[in-house]
Amino acid sequence: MAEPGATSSIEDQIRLREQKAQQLREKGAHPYGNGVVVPHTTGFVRTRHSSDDAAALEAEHTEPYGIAGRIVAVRSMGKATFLSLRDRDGDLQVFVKKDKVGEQAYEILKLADLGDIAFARGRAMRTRTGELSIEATEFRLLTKALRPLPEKWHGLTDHETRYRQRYVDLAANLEVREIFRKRSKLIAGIRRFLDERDYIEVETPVLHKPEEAGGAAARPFETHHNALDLDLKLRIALELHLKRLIVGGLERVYEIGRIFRNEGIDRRHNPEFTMIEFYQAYATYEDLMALTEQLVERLAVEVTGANVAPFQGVLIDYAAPWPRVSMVGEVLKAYQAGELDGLDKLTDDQWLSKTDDNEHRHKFTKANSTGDKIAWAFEALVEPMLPREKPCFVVDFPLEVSPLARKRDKEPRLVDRFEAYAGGMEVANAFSELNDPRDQEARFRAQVEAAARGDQEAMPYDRDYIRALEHGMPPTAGEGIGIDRLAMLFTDSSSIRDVVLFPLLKPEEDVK
RNA sequence: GAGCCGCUAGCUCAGCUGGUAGAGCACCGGCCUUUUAAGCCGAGGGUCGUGGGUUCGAUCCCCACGCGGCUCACCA
Repeated sequence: MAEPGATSSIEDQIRLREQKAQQLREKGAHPYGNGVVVPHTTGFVRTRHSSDDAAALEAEHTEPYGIAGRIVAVRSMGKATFLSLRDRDGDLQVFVKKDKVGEQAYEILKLADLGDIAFARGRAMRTRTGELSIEATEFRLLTKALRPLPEKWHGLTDHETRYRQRYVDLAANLEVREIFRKRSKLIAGIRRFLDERDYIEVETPVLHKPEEAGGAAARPFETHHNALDLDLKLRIALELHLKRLIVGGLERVYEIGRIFRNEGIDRRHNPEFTMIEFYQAYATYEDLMALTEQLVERLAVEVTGANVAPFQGVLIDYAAPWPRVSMVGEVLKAYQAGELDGLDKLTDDQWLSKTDDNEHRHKFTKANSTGDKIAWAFEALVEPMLPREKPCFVVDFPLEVSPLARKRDKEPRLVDRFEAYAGGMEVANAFSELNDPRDQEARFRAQVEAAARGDQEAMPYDRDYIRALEHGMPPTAGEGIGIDRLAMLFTDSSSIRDVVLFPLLKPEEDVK
């Protein structure tokens, strides 16, 4: 191999590694073997011997440990070689001496490259510099990698490559694994929390018939079922099916599920993302505020280790209770109106008088009701002022922007709803559910009218959902929490792409 | 969808007022039995994102396109 004049373009490097794989075969070492038994992890060895010094390990002459992983560093001194093996727990150094592993194994080691998967067995020892290592009596190459690993010092930093080739990102950058381990803990923590409270986890359809694709203000993805010749949409929310289950008497249900919204992509938005929605019969939105505070504070502790965690330069204190901000109240204050009637009387010029921002002023044209205008004013004037160092609840939402929420008895222009904000993002949305079928019909009709006016995010009229409500849904409160957003908060990630393993990107021109 | 920025070796990056490209790591050959960004010696490796234009000459200037990042808009 390696005839003089060999080049090292990527094609040449791959060819060379293929040749090495062939040489391994000739030496009886299958470059893609199978069935190896790996009794230990690097973490196991590290934990067990973290406090043993060189002399202690020498005296103990530990049992032989067998570990496997990717070769992420090689330092060869001729007849002895140090390598670092990386498994799911981290890295551990292996010290391979020719006279300890034997001629044959050492020949195989010489055919190993950075990136290959290898197995080593041997006792634990410490080197002269004190690094815990496996002194190999056995070395096997398990999988030949044909492509080189990124550079060891800087790792892989190019965002595009990191997202497109997440396998390389994960293999090269240890901190990336930590993010996804935290995400996993987060989801497990939510399950545990709700399971403790007698909820059951359910799964509802992802493929929605056109009239079912509601539950949120968003444009859906469209698809088609061939055998039924049926147009379908991917769900934009879990809400309406979960509430059907409340009608059926399950009383406490949740679903952690992927939902799809056919909208723009940016730091906070991926077209597919994960929400948890949960619904609890005989609860109110007040109950859910208390539940949310408890849940999120506990998750912060479980995932980050404390109920105070940094996010983008701000320390966020998740400890309950969280401050509450009244949407209507803040807007009343901003316009010095004493009560809702005062806002009804405002002219468009008066509404617009508080902001010079052209974007916000433009958005105002889409507001068709006082409720829309209140939500608009809140977003324009109050949202930027929400507390940064604590999550908060926004309460007192107008009816018009809440088509599935129950009217407030004392003020039917408002609904019993809250949104939780943290780190400048909306992370939860919850309300006491509308269970009056006739009121829900009227709300759906308003949505259909909005759609007729050109609102592409309006919900369809879901007749079966009305039929379900006609059977009687107990008084219920429900909530949705964006898992990706929580994952961003708890991993201090500025982009949703950093907490989604395979974020959607435009296709590559050529895969090379 | 808009604005700004980026795209040079497998990776991380240099590249001057325009003169056809460099480093470190990786790779290849040689030496090396306690290294750890191992070391020492030597050798290769590039359609400079793509396509046009200007120019005697373009990685560099201009235009278009592609992909990505950031900001904004829509939203969770």
